[in-house]
Amino acid sequence: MTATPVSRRERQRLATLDEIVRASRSLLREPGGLTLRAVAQKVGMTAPALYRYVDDYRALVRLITRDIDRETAALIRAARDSQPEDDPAARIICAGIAFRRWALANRAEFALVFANPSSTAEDHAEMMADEETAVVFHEMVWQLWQKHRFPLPDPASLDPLVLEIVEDPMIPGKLDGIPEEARTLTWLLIQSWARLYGTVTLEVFGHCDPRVIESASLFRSMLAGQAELFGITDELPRLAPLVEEWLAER
Amino acid sequence: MTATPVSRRERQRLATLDEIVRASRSLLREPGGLTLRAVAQKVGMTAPALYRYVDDYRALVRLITRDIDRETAALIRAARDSQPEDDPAARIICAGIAFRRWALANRAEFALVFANPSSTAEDHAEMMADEETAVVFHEMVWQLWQKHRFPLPDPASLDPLVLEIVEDPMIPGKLDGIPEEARTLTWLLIQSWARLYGTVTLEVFGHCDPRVIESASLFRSMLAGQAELFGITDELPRLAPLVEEWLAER
DNA sequence: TCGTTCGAGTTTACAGTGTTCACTGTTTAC
DNA sequence: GTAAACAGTGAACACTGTAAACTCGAACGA
Repeated sequence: MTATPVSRRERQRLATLDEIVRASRSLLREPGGLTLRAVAQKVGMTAPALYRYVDDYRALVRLITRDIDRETAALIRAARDSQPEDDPAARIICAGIAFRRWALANRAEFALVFANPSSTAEDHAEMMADEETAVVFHEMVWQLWQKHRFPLPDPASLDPLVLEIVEDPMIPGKLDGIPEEARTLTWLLIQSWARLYGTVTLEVFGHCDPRVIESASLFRSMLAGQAELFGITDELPRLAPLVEEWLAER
Repeated sequence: MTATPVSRRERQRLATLDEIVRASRSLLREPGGLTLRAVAQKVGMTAPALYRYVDDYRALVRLITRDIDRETAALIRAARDSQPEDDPAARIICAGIAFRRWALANRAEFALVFANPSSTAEDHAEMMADEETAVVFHEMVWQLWQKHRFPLPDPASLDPLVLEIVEDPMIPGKLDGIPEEARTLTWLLIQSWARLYGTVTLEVFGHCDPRVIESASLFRSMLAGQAELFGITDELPRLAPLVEEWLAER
């Protein structure tokens, strides 16, 4: 785990590559959009030089997509960590609200990472694998169960196709240690993520009454639905003030 | 309601405009994407001539977006009408499944209409107003209630902000005739649409285990959730075979 | 230390994009 | 029958991503 032996040149290379990513992201926000020439100018070189760092325009987009995902995941972790470690319900709520707030404030970046039609064409597996943002929520659901031990779905009651997924979940990282008897938690986890993702996407793309978004009522009711999903509705009164505080644009 | 007095020229004009839309939509499917020159060639003229019919590239996109929405709405209505008129639950289920199937089969078009970041910038109200696809579902929920008369949320129990929306819903067309005591149906309606939209969007953009999509388990469980939302879970056993039949790619 | 190699970067160029302008004919209308 | 409105063309402009040839400086092995 020592410092990797990077040559002087390689360090330089990584630095400018980082600069390219940051320039691209700032351009993504501005009108006029992301163009190679604009990126090059912002970095201080000419467009073809970018091809020393990036195979393609699409490769550049992939690069900044990953960067956005990582940064978003970090943002969500920060929100999570603002709450005590032994209160996973509070942690997941703050993380969810932070995610929503970020998405509404950065619609273009959200669309790039979470609603990108072109990325569907490529290999799906890899995309899911390093979707850090989703993984953070996965971990939190797991921690939520460790604390509250809410009843899990009976495997016998589940669709066999769901069982198959639950037996061999494609979730990276820390969830390998799920004990056998808690495997059906994965199913709740998938549903939970679907509701969060679905609600936020609806709000971001505005396919509903604008007042629903502005007042956050739909999102609030979705949060309540999550509590129901996890069978911890009795926690809701305790957490309500926290929800309001965080929804109030903190 | 007589035939509108269209001049010979105007009829021609509308015909070629329709041809332009159809050419554009066929190009949307092909790789290479939608370009003015390609459209022009397919229609048999040169690119600048398109500006006689369309203000802008973006205007063309808006045009075909509306066209897709209308066609999708028609498709959904057809699915709905395959079921008897006095069985709104069956009708809404078939419509929902048809919507999902269309979305998964036409990801690019779905993204254009239902997950278009650029359309958020423009005036929201108009977009929602002529979103025919959503309106069809709205109507069906209304008909579902007319038949089953499931209990509605108590206005007193609702968030005041939600009440405000429910009092003055921005839903066009046939829903103006909702009686005063059924106004809170609007809130269920919004939630219902959110779940359908959210689930389909998640599946289309593939931000979950691919097997979840392929097996349709998430969508199936979402349908069950809708029944729960409307308090008609007792109808589920009766409708299950219909769901399976329609999910089996008919 | 000297040559060689390699790599970052520029120049030029090409095909293709949306869009504008000046210009044809043809159709409609008075 | 003449004038205006209209559909459509051709050339041009300012862009886009991308490829090839080239230059210059830093790193490396002898």
